[in-house]
Amino acid sequence: MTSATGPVSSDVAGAVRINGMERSTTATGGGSSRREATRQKLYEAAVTLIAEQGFSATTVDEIAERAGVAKGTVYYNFASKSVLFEELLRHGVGLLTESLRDAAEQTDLAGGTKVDALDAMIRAGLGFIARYPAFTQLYVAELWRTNRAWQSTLMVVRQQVVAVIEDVLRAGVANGEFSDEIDVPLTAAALVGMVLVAALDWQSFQPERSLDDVHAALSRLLQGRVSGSR
Amino acid sequence: MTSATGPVSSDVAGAVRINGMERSTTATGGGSSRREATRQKLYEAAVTLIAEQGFSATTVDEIAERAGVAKGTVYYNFASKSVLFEELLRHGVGLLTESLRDAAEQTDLAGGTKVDALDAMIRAGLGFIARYPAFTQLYVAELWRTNRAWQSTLMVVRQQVVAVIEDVLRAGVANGEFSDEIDVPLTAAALVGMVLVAALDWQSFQPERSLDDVHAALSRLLQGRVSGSR
DNA sequence: GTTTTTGCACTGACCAGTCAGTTCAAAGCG
DNA sequence: CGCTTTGAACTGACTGGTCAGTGCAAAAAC
Repeated sequence: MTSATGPVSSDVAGAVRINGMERSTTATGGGSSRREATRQKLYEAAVTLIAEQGFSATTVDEIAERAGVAKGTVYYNFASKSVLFEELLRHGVGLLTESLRDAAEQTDLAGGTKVDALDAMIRAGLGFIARYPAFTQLYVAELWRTNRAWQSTLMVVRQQVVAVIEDVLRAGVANGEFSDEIDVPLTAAALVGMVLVAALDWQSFQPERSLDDVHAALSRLLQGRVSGSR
Repeated sequence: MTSATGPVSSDVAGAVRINGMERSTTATGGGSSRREATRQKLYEAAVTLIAEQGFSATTVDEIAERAGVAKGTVYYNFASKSVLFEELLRHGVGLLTESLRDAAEQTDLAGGTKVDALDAMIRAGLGFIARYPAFTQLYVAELWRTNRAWQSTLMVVRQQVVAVIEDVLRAGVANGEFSDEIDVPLTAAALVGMVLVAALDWQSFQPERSLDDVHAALSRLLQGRVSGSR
């Protein structure tokens, strides 16, 4: 149905400092210059609009209006509409991979197996998607486009996500936990797809279900506990 | 723009078989075959352009030019750009579900299990994607869009695909082949995602690999033969 | 003689990007 | 202090261009 396009909270985590220029200034050390706040507002406005309508169908005027700034401000802060989009992509994927890597690392520290790590990453992935549904939508929609200006950004951003999973798979093969016959890149892609599509479906069609519930279903599928009745 | 090599020279005049539409023409009945051929050319032109650039970024002039047809002809055959797109979606999804259903049915007739049926559907899905990569790309990109004119078409078209898989899963649960604890809709969505993303990755980044190869990798993943070394 | 296609000019809306001018907040100064 | 200066940040009307969709007479196909 409506799917309510989730809130997309801010949380910049890590100052991006593009076009530096803070001159002498001092202050702001802890984080928020006026400019950074504006950029953040623009990200938030853009992510929901582009997720709903797509990049081309979203106008800069709309983005500016939703962010509560003038159109000129968009161009003061970003070189162009596509640059805004590219930086948005990088920003979001940064958050995602960080979250995935954290999950894997925590599992390691707790002495878990690689299967546990994979499971934790699925959970982290679901958590991310639940928190940033609009970004996820946009990511899926644009990821396989060809012939686009931001082609290279797309590649980087795809590889970043897949690589995190591939690392865990490879480690699992190395320590004998996984069959050495598995196809690491393909399996990683399949896992990403599984989580992505299941989560988008969850958000769109059964948003009342809990993360635990969805996680359990995917876990069961992953571990082959589907066949074999109980 | 149109005056390059002279208008109306259909290079494929004799054999319209590219999107496998000619099978269903007879069944659908009605409509002259000339008109049908024009519509087919427009579908083919539109599907690649939209897959590459997205719906909004693709112009009607481009579609007409690639199809080797005058712009007026587009509007003689379709009420609008969006209608053309919607019918394209329905058309493509029809082919996909038909192929999936066939696969499941064949397995049944051959006395296979539901696991076999699922496996056959994965293979059929991969085959479809290999044959119509552009359509698949477009499908993924538009499927989770909200706030769009063709919202309802999207719903129908999504449900059609998922339903085929859900049917098999439910049958498997009924005959005890699958655990009755599986979450049918979610598992179906996850399977779709797994195949979709793995296949798009295959097409984009390792196109030299064979379908059998990719199929084997997904089969292994599905049947939990990932963990458990050697 | 009917259906379909063509070619092309036209319109009205829409939109990315620009730029001359305005506001803001902090630093300098008496 | 309060006043002035400075430059970054922001504004919004404007421009040059694009594009979906129309209208129609004539040609082509059937």
